[in-house]
Amino acid sequence: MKLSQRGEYALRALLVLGMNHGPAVVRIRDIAQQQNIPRRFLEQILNDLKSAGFVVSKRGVAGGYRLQRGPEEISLADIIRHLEGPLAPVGCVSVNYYQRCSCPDEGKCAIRSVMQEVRDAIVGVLEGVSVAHLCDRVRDLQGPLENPLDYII
Amino acid sequence: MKLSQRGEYALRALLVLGMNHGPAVVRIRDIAQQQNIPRRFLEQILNDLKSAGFVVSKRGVAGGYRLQRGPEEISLADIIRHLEGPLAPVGCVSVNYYQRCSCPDEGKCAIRSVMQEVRDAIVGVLEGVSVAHLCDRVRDLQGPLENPLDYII
DNA sequence: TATAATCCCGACTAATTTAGTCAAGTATTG
DNA sequence: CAATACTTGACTAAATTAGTCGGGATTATA
Repeated sequence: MKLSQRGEYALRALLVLGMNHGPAVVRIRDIAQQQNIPRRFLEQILNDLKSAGFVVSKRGVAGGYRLQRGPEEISLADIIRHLEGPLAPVGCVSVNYYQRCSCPDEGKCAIRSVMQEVRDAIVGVLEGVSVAHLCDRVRDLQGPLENPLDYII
Repeated sequence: MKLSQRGEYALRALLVLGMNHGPAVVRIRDIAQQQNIPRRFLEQILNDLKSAGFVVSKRGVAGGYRLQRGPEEISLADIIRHLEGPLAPVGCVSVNYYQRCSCPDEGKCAIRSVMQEVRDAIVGVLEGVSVAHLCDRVRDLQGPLENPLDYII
């Protein structure tokens, strides 16, 4: 699993939406400015996150985005799978995007058995962290002294 | 960490060399046939593994390749790092290929802290497995009944 | 109802990476 | 010397990545 720039931007954007979760929406422009993401690129990314059902949008003057589900219901594994495809390092150990490889017998492939372990290790971490957890970490890392309004991601 | 075709071929080739470790060399052609790897491509890959010091070659009629060090001294982490670059999903948590990312404060970046855990999980597996371990797995997976000469990878 | 703000959509591009191929050369053994 | 193998470097086609861009659709509000 390698996170592309696009993927990193998406996570950062979802984290902003998580931190501002509520009935109100957040503008693309604000997310882009705060996170230093190219605005046009972010539009594209949020559009994708929208059609995947992670966020909903509101158009027009007071428009913007918010999370569709609660932040505790969205795992990083889900997000990254949608953005980058398989979490597994090789297709033949991917559960969600399985693809046969060229070795003669998968059941007896030693490399595969190692990659299986790598996959499980990755998924173990990523399934266990939701956007809400991320938000908790932001608060923890910042410490209790700072102004919660200008949090840093 | 995503394993490219090239990377997978390299692992398979090294595993063959591990299984045949000894003073004798193995021909590219034999590795390519046994593992179903395009011969010309494998030439390129082995050349790379040679300049990286994983294997040594012998030219001429009875030429071929063998491992430079013992199979127990070569970890999958080393191999993959050389072939694919960082094991970490993002540059800012890579120990060997660190690269600063665009977030304002790495020390307080929640996403980074998760990716750190992912990296540690990946490295934990891959540092712990050597080519010799891979060979053991091949033998284990095959069971004791089969002919050790036509092992499958 | 006009208008400005905002999201929406699809096409486009440039740079990089990936997966190979190929030709001609060099060393070694029999 | 001839056949066999590795060596080197250039080349290519396709896919991916990281954006950019123009213009259209929607909506709050004055």
